[in-house]
Amino acid sequence: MTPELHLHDTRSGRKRPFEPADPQRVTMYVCGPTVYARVHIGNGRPAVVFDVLYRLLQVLYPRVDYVRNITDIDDKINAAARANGEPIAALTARFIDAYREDIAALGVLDPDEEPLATGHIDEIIAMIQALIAGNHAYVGDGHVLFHVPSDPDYGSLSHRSLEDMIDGARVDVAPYKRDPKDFVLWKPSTPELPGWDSPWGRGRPGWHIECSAMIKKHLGETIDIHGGGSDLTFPHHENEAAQSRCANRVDDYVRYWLHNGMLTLGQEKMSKSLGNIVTIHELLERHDGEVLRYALLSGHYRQALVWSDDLLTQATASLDRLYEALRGQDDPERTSAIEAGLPAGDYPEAVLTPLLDDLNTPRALAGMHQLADAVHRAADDAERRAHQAALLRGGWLLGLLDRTVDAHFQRGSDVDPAEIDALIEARNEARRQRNFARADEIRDELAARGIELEDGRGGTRWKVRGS
RNA sequence: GGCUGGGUGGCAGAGUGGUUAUGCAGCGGACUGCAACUCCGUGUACGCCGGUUCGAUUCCGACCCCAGCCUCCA
Repeated sequence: MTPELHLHDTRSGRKRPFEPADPQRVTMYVCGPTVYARVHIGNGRPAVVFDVLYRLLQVLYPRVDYVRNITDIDDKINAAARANGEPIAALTARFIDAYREDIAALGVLDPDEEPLATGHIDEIIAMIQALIAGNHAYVGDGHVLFHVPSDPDYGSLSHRSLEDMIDGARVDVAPYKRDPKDFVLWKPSTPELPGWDSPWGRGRPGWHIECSAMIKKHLGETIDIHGGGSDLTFPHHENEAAQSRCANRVDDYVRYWLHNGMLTLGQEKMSKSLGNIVTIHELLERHDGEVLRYALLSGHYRQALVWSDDLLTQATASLDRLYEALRGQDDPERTSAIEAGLPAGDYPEAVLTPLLDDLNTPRALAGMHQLADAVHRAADDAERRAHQAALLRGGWLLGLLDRTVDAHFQRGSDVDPAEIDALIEARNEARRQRNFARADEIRDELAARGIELEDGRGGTRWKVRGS
């Protein structure tokens, strides 16, 4: 008897049983990146965390529609393109490719849709028109602004009252705003910057309205799950919710709001504006993407996670332990199961049950280690293979263990397996002759190259030392 | 100041009103020519002060400290 899925919802501030509006089709949206630079590992967290949720939902429901957007129109993009002397479209195309590459290395499945903001200008304009028609927005000095006091539920997501926000309005208020809290839906563009013709002149959309429009087009007026970093709760998601509620005239825009905690480097949040970032791209030069993924999943998604070299060292060792348990499982059956994507069969409770409890990945990983122990303690081969199969299915849920054991322990190194095998054979010959000095010499040579040997029952195995 | 969420053993990090998290590291042992891998065993943990309770790390209150948001940000 599998327990039901519970998810923590930011708006209610509670963990609630998950009940999709339509059990035949679960809808989920996650805020993707703004593409003006290589993304950092903090940007990777929501991609990985909500990828686990996507996998879990696919197991639980017949259909899941998952949309993760890309923001490709933004002041920072314009600034970066100008700094490079590069056309804006070329810059965004380059970093969209880079993002996909980085995220794929973390074992993240492709979403069903990955819409671009610039591809939805008509939808954005239509939504703004609806807001103006409903007296929720107004035109001022070439801008279109959302009038915050027109939405009685404004603040319900981030738990702020309008009074709370007055103190926050310490920035100079633009003269065309009726209320300090009002925010931009559309703003004018200069001739050299990207812009589209609109009823309010040539301009470009504000950030928040992009997500509202893309969600409406691809998923509908009410969606089941909306994910993103906790730093987006206010103002981005609050504003987005206000727009969609008012434009679509629906009460429940998002049934479950999920927010992941921040990655910190030392004591501070990792962020581009603070400059304390580590890009996924540079991490991949020293670590497998799977190790990065393990590290990201080692903490609960709602908690802050301190990113450090030590975290990666521990993730490497822990992941090695799981792969050790898969020795002898590199068979064609498994390869085809991986290629098919969704492996058949039941999922181990030790992994599934913790995930059903608001994606408790640390506990799920503990379950993986329980399964690995069971493999080693198995009484016979059949039992061992059964536990290994369970481990692989649990691994699929977490997006781990998707490579062969040999590939994992080679760690992307370019060593020539045939050469290593020859050296191992030479060493074993020396061992047979009880010439241990020579045997150790060979082992030391290999160790100097980062290759470690294991003398098992069935012969000698080798692996590249993890970083 | 307001609104969130935290403070757990050497490190990372779950969880629980009285019973083993898990991984890494350490220590003792088995295996091994020696290692590695694996196995067995091993550690006085739960910010501080009160309260409720037969019993609190777990519930309640105060306090101290930390992170995030209140401005672009995953």
